[in-house]
Amino acid sequence: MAKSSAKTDAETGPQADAGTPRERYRAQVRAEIKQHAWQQIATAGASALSLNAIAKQMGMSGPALYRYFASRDDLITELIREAYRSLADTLHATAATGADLTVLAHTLRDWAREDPHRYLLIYGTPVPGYHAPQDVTGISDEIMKTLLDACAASLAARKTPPPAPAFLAEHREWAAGHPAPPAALHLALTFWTRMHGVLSLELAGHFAGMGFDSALLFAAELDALAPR
Amino acid sequence: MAKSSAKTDAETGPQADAGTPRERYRAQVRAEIKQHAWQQIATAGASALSLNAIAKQMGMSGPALYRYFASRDDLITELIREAYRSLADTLHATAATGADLTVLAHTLRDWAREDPHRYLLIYGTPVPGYHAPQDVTGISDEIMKTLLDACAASLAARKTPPPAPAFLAEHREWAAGHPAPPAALHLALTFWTRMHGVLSLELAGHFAGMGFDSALLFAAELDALAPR
DNA sequence: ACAGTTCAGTGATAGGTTCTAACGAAAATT
DNA sequence: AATTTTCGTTAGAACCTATCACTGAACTGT
Repeated sequence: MAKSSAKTDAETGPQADAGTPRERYRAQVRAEIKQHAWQQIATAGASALSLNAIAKQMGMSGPALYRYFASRDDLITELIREAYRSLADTLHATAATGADLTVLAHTLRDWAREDPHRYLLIYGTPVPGYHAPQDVTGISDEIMKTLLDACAASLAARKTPPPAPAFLAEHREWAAGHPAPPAALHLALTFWTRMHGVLSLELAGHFAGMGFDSALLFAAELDALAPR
Repeated sequence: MAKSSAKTDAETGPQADAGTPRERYRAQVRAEIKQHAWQQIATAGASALSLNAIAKQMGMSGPALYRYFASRDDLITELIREAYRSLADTLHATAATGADLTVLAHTLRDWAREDPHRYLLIYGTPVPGYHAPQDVTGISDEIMKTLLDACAASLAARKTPPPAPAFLAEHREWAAGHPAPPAALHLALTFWTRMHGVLSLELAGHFAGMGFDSALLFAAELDALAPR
């Protein structure tokens, strides 16, 4: 697939396309670092991610990693980008099969439960001083777009569509170029917030000890949102 | 040697105010530490809380704080306890005036927006290895109880109560001693998850740049939940 | 083929964090 | 007044991120 960003800027040469051995090695080490980072995040959370520990696991000394990532924040940004990319691709692949909102929701839930820290990395408590770069918000827009498509399709298939919301007729800088009616915007927003509401509390462990099946609550919320 | 400590431990009752001068001094320093901690959390988030920085702000050196809090986690636990306590009291005070679910929801939203990091501290991404002590989960149960009361009252006042959910009839270890019908349990859960869904995404800044008023989305969700 | 350049990885170092340990001084108790 | 308790200090261990100067290997141009 997208082999690399070799052709992007600096390297002006035909051999940059094929990838020099150096570039391939570099990409491999970067991937290995990210792999260890994910493993560390999955066990101890994003806040406990340590460049030093990763370097030690890989058998090299700490400062070596700075050849591959400018800073710890830079690595985390890359992981966030990967997480967004994975979610966008997963949802897009599911939506491409003509799936309705229900299976899209379960795809989201499965993706989140597959690696809770990955979900919380992008939708959980943000790092205070952190600002996502442009391309990351671009992927986020991608996700909203596939969600909007699914919502528009879901509304079109209903005999009794819900009443149009009042507050979304104006002001819709998001989805600016999207031909979705206000009702679809509202459905997408409520879908997002309600699914996230259940998911985030579930993944954060706030349902622990309450003795009910969060999958059933998720399903109930979904049913209220997209009745069949 | 244990004579005075026995009194200190046991006497956390009504006259905790009037202790020995030592105890009052100790309590005051503890409060001052927590105050600085809150200020620091409000500006930089909980993950950036630094005992050293607090000590420097108070004009004393780092290790001195360990006379008042056993560890950084211990301080954070105390802040979590305070946050839960504040939310429980705020909600309880509002509920005591006979307020309905709508104003209770706005009380919650106002409390959260008053100090976003405080809300995210208790409902945001949890620290991986952290386990809340017993009394903290007790306060959390208090919150659920007032919410349940309000939900039961809201249901009783409706002409057409929503259908009872299927999955909450059994399994309800939470609210074990609470005389609420399954419909109230379901309403409380959906209230919680939906309000948290909107609030957490809003506080985390995920609505930034979307150009709609999150207050209206909150109100719309609330209206769908507790129609008038 | 040799010289020059680029680059991965190293150790040393600076400054930050939490937290422990030992010590001096002040305050409360006996 | 003497003793004990407690507070705050400095010193230091074990981490962390991040920069710097340097070695040694690999690639590049002539």
